[in-house]
Amino acid sequence: MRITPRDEDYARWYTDCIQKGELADYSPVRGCMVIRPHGFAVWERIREILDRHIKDTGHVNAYFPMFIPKSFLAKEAKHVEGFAMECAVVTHSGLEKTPEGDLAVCGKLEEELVVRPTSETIINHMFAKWVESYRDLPLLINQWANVVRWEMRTRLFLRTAEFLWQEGHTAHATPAEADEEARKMLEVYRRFAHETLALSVITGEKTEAERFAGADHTYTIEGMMQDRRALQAGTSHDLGQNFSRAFDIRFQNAEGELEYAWQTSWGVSTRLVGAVIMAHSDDKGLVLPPRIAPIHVVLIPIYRKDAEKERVLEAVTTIAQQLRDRDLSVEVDDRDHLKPGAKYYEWEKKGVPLRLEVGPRDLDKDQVFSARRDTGEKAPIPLAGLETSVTSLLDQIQADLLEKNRVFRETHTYPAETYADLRSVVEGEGGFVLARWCGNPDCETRIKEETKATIRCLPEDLPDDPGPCILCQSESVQRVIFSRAY
RNA sequence: CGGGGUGUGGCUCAGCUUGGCUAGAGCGCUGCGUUCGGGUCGCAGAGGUCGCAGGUUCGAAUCCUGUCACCCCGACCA
Repeated sequence: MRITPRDEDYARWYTDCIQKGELADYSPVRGCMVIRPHGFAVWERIREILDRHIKDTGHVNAYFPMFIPKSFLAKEAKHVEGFAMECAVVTHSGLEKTPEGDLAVCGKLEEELVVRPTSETIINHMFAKWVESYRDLPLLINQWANVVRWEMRTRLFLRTAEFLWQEGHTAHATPAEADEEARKMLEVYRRFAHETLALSVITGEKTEAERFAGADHTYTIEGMMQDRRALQAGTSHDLGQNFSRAFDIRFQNAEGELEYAWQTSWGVSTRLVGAVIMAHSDDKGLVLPPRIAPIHVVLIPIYRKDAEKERVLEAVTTIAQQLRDRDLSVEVDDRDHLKPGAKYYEWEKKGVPLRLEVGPRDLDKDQVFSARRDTGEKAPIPLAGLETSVTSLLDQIQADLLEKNRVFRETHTYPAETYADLRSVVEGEGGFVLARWCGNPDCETRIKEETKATIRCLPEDLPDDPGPCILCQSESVQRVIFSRAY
């Protein structure tokens, strides 16, 4: 029943929100979760909206197999190094009954198959067949799929052994075009995070140590959660020619010469659902931004006598229809065995942005009574023009959530001039630390080992600010963001 | 893999030290009634081979041995 408050145990609060909000449940398989209908509806809204943005930028969807020949993984050295240890591998094709009545594997495969941890290898194998001429480029493909990474330690939505995502894979004729593509998709992610998820993420480039296995450059969007830790919410990679060389993706250019293609890949996953929960929800449960809420408005009829019931239910039905005509998702909670208060608690746990109470007293005054999920603010709304009022109220909630998240991130972002300053933030209440870094991976590693803070990114749009490295004091050009992260 | 812990109705747990009535509680669930502007109340009811296997005993949730699973901390990690 009770949701553990955030200041008591943040990790418990997070899983309580998910389970009591009926987004997901643990499965019989370690590290894998069941996404329940309410949680899947959130993912579906994310998918619908982002899919539109991906298509609007010229990409098309396709589907590739989830099984990858083991030999493919070995073709790109850094890539295999990055993923080898967390691959699930299919070695057999069948089961047979043993004399003891158990089941034993049989039908050993000639070449073992890896369950995709990401699809660069198999997609680029196909790209090699499809790309012959510069006229075949750019090749702009996206797929919505599941992937498997056998993580040691998992958390609902944030890190699960199997997760759902979208992965874009592109091939281009020039390095400039590929880098432009990688940055363009990062911008698509940034806008999506801001406008749809109400997450005020920052953008920037990853350091070499934090880069995708096999990329030349990795760009990221990073959000700040309510415990002031960072969450990587999406990445976009400039792969250079690393995969095209490994998979022999060559094209003939206008001058008739053979060239390796320049590539990108980019993805966001069901982790976004976790980001939304961690960023917006409160001690009463989920708070979902209206744009991804499966239910925008819940209507609670209130009545005492049968005569009132008839009148109220009739009004509620009319109101629901008016709102649905404006493309709003409306739930009418006319369950008879629950008191209104019990219903309030339930829909608050599920994160419905707006609750409308409709009782005889309201109808006498030609109004309904509204309650915002995010602020708890309650106010009457006149029945006349209700659809417009509700729509703008939902827009207001969406905007307020983004603003709240932005202010929270900015108030917990601190410049640091000394290593002691950095440590006191990171090891204290947490947050983003803007500090100079010389570019030496040794400094980065030592800070990580000593403070558990990593460089989240080299932020974009930050003016050069020369000075001494926070650790080794040698000359550095700009500041980077340090933080503990999920 | 190292350290710690837990397995008992759907959920959270008590009972185990010191073996002994028909294995309990709260929540949830079902039915009837009552109630309905922030978690109503009453009555009746369903639901458990006490993780699994073996042993000790007249008798095991309880003691012993083995085994399996899960959780937490650490190592690991886009």
